[in-house]
Amino acid sequence: MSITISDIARLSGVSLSTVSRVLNNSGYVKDETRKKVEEVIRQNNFIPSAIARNLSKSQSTTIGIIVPDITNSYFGEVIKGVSEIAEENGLNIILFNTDNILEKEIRALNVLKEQRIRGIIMTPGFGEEKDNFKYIDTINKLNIPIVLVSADIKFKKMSGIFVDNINAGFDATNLLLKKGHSKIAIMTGILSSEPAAHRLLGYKKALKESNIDIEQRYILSGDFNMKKAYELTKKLIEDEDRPTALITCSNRMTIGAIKALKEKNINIPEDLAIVAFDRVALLDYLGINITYIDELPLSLGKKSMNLLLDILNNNISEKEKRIIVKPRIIFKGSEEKI
Amino acid sequence: MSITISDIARLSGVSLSTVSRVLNNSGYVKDETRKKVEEVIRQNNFIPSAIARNLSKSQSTTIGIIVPDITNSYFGEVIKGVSEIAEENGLNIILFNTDNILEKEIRALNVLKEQRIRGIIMTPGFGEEKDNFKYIDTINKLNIPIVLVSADIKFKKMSGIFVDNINAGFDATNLLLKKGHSKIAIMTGILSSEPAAHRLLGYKKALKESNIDIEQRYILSGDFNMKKAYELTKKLIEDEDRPTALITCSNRMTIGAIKALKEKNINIPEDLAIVAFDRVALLDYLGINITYIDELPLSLGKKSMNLLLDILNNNISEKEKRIIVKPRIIFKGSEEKI
DNA sequence: CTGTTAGCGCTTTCAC
DNA sequence: GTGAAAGCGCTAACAG
Repeated sequence: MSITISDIARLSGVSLSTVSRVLNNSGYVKDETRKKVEEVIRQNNFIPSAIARNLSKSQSTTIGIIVPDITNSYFGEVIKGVSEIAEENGLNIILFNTDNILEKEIRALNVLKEQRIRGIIMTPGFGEEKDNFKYIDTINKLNIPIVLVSADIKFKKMSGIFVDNINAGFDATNLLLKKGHSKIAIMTGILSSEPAAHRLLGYKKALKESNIDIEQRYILSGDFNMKKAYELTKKLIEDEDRPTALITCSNRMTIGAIKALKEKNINIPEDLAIVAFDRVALLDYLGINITYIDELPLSLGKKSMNLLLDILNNNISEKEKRIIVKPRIIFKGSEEKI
Repeated sequence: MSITISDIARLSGVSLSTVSRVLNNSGYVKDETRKKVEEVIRQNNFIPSAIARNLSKSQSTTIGIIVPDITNSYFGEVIKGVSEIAEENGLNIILFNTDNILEKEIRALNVLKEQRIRGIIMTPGFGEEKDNFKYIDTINKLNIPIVLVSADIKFKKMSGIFVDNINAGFDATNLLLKKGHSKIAIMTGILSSEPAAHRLLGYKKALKESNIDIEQRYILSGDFNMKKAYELTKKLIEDEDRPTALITCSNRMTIGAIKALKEKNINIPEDLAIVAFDRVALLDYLGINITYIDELPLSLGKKSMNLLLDILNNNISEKEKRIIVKPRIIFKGSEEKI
């Protein structure tokens, strides 16, 4: 169907290997021969098959990337970062979007194995589920280098770029405590994901250190999305004894919370202080100033791809290389107690 | 290195072809034999190589997708739509992000050719550049089914899911005219992209039909992004004889414009009416009501993947199947003249 | 410098 | 039902 290397060989009057040499700039080829072959390649608009090359070399030029929600700009940034570094290194990206569904994540891993990709970069959605045998099993059997980004897996030590979410949760809470808040609520993401669980841990730790009782009704379990956050916030502020501060654990949850507050005419920070996780570009632009923990997802993406490259090139001495990034707090004033 | 089909054959005491039959559920295999082989496969955690299968069948199970900016949720939605349908049909996705850079787009096309993918779904960024020989040439020589999404290419009739941007631009402008506006500005995206060019055409058409002169200073050429939009808007509203209405041609540009307006205390729609393109989920949530043209990118993604499937399965009689989607206007009141 | 040859791991006739 | 063998398009010794 498609034109092949042997067609080119025939048309140029040379052998397969010579064409291969020209294609790969490897070994010696007489200048004249090279010119001739190149001309035939050009004329026939020949592009060699990566599939055949991969099979022959038992090595592909593709990596896999698995994210929970590609419509979330956070992961868009991560992917962009990965993609930039991958491209510089001649690697392609096979993308999987899991919608936070365990089965999709497992299937994605297996498909990537089938594709014999070089390595995988993923944000696991279920790293806290210690007893999920199928998940663990899939990862254990994969035998492909995996780099985790921004979320860890509890039951297995793996390489990755992580965010110090315990400390981030701790710092966020402490910031509010220092400002004089004591009734602080937190709205977490799905607790089967590591970031959500860790932020909550940090929150609890901070309260404990300040000898403040942890109130269950101040701990709201969201799902990282707007709608749930909106509903939870609405309920929260209808509470008689409502908190004076709220920590939201993802960009989308922040939006949902703000919607609820707007509707009820609750002012930030006068009526309710807020510290958020993740940047919401639009908020800055709209002059809604929310103090937030910035994880710099673009940079996380780049770092994870670089780490994967290091692993593939055997530049890593340890078995698992774990880089923990400390997110920074961007102060906008919404944490004040007024 | 990795375990292969012949290892499985040897371990099960059968031939390669029998293992292959088991793997593909093709041909007759005695139940007992099948069980035996399946057991060996399971025990060895064998996953066949898609690379080898692709080579052997001269057919891959991958498609390519090329977008200008993956961090924009518009394209996130498109990709999500594509991905859902692709997955249902056992197809994987190789992703390319071009940052609106021509060379990257061309390279992406060639890499996808090299990968012998089944088809390509892309949003071209340079469909208006009639004289760009290299671009045209690449596409012409590709010889892979391409489905365009949401942006067309002027110099070549291609299959795709398009948005009727001329009419959308026309309608947006007319809406404002009907409300009594006559000084209407438009902020377009990069004019080398078809949607930007077409929306501008629609705008001009509407003004002409209403016998209103087209003022060059009311036509602002942006780049689809916030920063430029912010600057352009700032300049626009400093104008002595400033317009009473503005059309913004992308979600990000809308944000940029709103930032500028906020800063200058210009109210919407009292001081400046706005009609935008694309939904900005956050605006709705924040109670900032902007009338917008909704293209439903998730649906565009699904439709484009379905179209590609139809093409691949020869369900299409025409050489080029072009589906034109009429976007809907979501009225929020920001178009009023008060 | 160039050609021959043996794979890479799988599918697919064609025999038996 | 099952196996042998050719082939998918390329790479990489090896020989010359």
